[in-house]
Amino acid sequence: MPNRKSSLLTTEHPHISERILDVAEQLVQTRGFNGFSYADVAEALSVTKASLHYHFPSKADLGRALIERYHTVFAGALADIDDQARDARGKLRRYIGLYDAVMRNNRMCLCGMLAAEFFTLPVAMQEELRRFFDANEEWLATVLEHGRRDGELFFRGPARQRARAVLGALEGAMLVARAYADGRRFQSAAKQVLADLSA
Amino acid sequence: MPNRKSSLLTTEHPHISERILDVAEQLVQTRGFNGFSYADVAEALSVTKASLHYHFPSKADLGRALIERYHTVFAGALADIDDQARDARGKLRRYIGLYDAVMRNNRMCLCGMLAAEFFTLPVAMQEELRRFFDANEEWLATVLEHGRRDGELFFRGPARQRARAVLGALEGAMLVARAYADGRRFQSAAKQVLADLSA
DNA sequence: GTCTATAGGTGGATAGAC
DNA sequence: GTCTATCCACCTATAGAC
Repeated sequence: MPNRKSSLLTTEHPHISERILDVAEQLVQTRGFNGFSYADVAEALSVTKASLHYHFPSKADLGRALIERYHTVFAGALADIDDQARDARGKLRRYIGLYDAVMRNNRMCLCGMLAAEFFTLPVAMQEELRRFFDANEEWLATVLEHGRRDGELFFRGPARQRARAVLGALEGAMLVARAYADGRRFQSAAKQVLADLSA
Repeated sequence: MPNRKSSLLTTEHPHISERILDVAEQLVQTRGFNGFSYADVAEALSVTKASLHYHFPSKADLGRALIERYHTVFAGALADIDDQARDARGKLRRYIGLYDAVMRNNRMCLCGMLAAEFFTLPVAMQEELRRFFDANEEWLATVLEHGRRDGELFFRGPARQRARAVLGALEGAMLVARAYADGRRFQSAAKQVLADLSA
């Protein structure tokens, strides 16, 4: 077992900064960046707000670190997928599984949530957010392109554009499913995304 | 000309309540329900916060009225589409046009935005939100079902599930496009949604 | 129906002791 | 690194004059 820390939803952490990020991440994913406060995090960890400011001086710092870590963990998960599956369909299924795991925890994708609040975010967070989406799209585009080349997947037009549509479809399915607290809504939509890539 | 008020982005209004809703709507669509305040609306209309509370006692009241009106206007737009287009593809194209018009104004769908903040919303708003999505899905499902029956559209499985996937794909495309302030990202994804409904 | 004034609370953030 | 104490800006909301 290489690193058991590669899950998108880690639970145990030794370092305090990581525990702060864990709580903040959960709060942003369920309530949004403008929907939580240092007081919320402090209470969950039984520390004072001042302590949090020691680790993350401003909320913008905290937010930026949040995206950065999320991006890193996500990139690790994508690398794991590349190791585990050779075929494009298998990779896509696992990719969808990442989103599904988030949904199962009654959360929204961190970056999807932040995309909604985009124009209220500090510039540093906006840039970090675009980096996340760019990396996602790039990975997806590569998988799609290879899948098409190998006769495994079927779609028209640039793989990059298709990748954007896939990413958007998954994010949107999560978004709407929130209003019904029903993971099956997401799963149903995700299946269709995959089916649409078949002949 | 039946009613020139049926646009999803009305600009001129005689009544004060409507003007409040116009400003609040724009603010929610760009900054989210937790990202704007009575002060923002008051400043935009050059009135005091107290005046706003006369028309909408609490922010929950304002939010509820916001969804209600949005739903009504949207339903009117769907009725107009049913009048203007007989074919399913034409209806879907116009439906997508509604979203595109929102995007062009650098906004997010009001209800998509609220879906992100769902768990922070007053219960009354949550219920109103579900009603909006339900109505959308129902209209879409009917269009899809008829389109398939007439050999115009091609897809597998229940029309209702397909409708949910379409709605999610459009909402998600808007969501991610925000981070790039690029309407073409949405348009590209929207075209693919339509193309996927062809054989 | 709009205003002034203000209440009562919470937001992010800092100073300085320990 | 964490605490207490505090600052000040902003929030939603209300009372009461006009």
